[in-house]
Amino acid sequence: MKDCTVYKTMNIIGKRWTIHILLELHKGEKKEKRFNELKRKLGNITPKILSERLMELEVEGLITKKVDDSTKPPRSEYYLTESGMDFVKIIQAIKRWGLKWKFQDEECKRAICMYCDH
Amino acid sequence: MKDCTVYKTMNIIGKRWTIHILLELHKGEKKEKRFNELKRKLGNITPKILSERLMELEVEGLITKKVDDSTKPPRSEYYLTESGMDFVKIIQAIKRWGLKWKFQDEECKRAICMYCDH
DNA sequence: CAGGATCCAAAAGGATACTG
DNA sequence: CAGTATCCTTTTGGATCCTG
Repeated sequence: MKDCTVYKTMNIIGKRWTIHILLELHKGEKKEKRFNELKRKLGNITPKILSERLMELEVEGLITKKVDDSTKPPRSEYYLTESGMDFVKIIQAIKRWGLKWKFQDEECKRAICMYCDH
Repeated sequence: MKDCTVYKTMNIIGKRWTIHILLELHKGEKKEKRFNELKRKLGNITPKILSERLMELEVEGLITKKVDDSTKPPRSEYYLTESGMDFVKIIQAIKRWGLKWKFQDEECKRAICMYCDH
């Protein structure tokens, strides 16, 4: 079972906060987001967990971290890679499934959902 | 965040073993599977967890439990509902994503994967 | 600002034994 | 066969404080 692709893939993206981080990176016009910006947007995520998840996602290639050393203190920016953007499509499919079968009349059904951002 | 459709949907299907149970119910010709049959196929899942997951999935409407009282002891059979089968498509999308971006040359890529069953 | 380091509480899941 | 009931270990993640 440990060899199963589905299993291994879930290990990458199945942890708490992970898909919300991806979603947050997908939102809005400006695609690069900074650490504290994500922290703020994600409500009550602790820096420890956010840091852990960002590292995992970077190691797995779904996001990239870019550090701008020209400022002090240096600023980090995170953004989705191609595979990360591709995975967002699956999150959107999950959302569609949820709307279809389970949570029919939610805010989320609106064109621009404040949570998921179509 | 608790109101987010993605969040709520992940609460339904994001727990350990859940998608493997769905996958197992999707495999093979015979679509109805019994408790101990699932237990055996899923390797080392404990009856407690299997029982929990099956109950959750039934409550959420992804599977149906049918009890045949004519035999003794009565036998239970589990099978996917329409929404459950619809969700399997997402699992397959997850698998495709994994194969495309992460785990390129696995057993899983074969036409019939012993784990995921295309 | 962008985290790292500790410490701790809670939850999740595993092992095992038992039962109608 | 189809689970329940206990007990216990391990894993998570949250709270908080600290720093270059």
